[in-house]
Amino acid sequence: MAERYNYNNCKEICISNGAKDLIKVYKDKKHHIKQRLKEFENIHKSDDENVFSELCFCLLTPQSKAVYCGQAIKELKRSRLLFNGGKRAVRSKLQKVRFPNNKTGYLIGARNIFKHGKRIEIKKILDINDTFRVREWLVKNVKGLGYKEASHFLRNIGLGRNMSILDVHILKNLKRYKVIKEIPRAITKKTYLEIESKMRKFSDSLNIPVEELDLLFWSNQTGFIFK
DNA sequence: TTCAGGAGGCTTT
DNA sequence: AAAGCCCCCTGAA
Repeated sequence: MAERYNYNNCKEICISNGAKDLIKVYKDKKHHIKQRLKEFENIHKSDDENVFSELCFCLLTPQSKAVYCGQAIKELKRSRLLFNGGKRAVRSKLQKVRFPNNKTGYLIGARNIFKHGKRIEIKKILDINDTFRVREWLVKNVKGLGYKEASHFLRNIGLGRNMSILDVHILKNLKRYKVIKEIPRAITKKTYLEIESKMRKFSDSLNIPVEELDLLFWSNQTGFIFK
């Protein structure tokens, strides 16, 4: 009860009154949330370089400020270093991103997978009819991409239906609403899929799509919706 | 000036 | 499974 107010006063309301008011807050933000998701919806239909850039964004975000990651990707695209820059040049644009050395390696590793000749080709691996299998493929083949970030990527290009992006904010909310008892210290594949399944059931019971519940939790914690 | 915190994941033990 | 490592910038105290 002694929780601080955030930008929207949502935290307080949600804690004191449980899931009922989560639905109320949802109604307030529903339009905004749907609008935001709509912006992601068709990204997977844009060109390969754009889709690849989204993947790279998600390789940068762990433990970092998403805004700075966005700036870094924007600059790497503009300069085209993202598509053909060397290690040192790429690294020079990650000044504000956490763990820049590791992440430079992830970016170049991902590029090596998807660059054929002079072209980036990533869209052909996106099986729209089985996005969960695509996620498995990404986790297995793209170094630096775990379940959380693979889900984040698919959501950001409009293929994240029914997927959870289990970051600390979401996990805190899931605990708050007693969907999970505790926040696990390390999330294995097994626990990730279990928690994802529980979140799906919870969202079903509220009649709120998982992707929308994700953004709702996210905005409750941070006060805004980025990506 | 210190110090927590930011949409984790990989490697080693 | 658990601990160790990556390693940057910002804003509050």
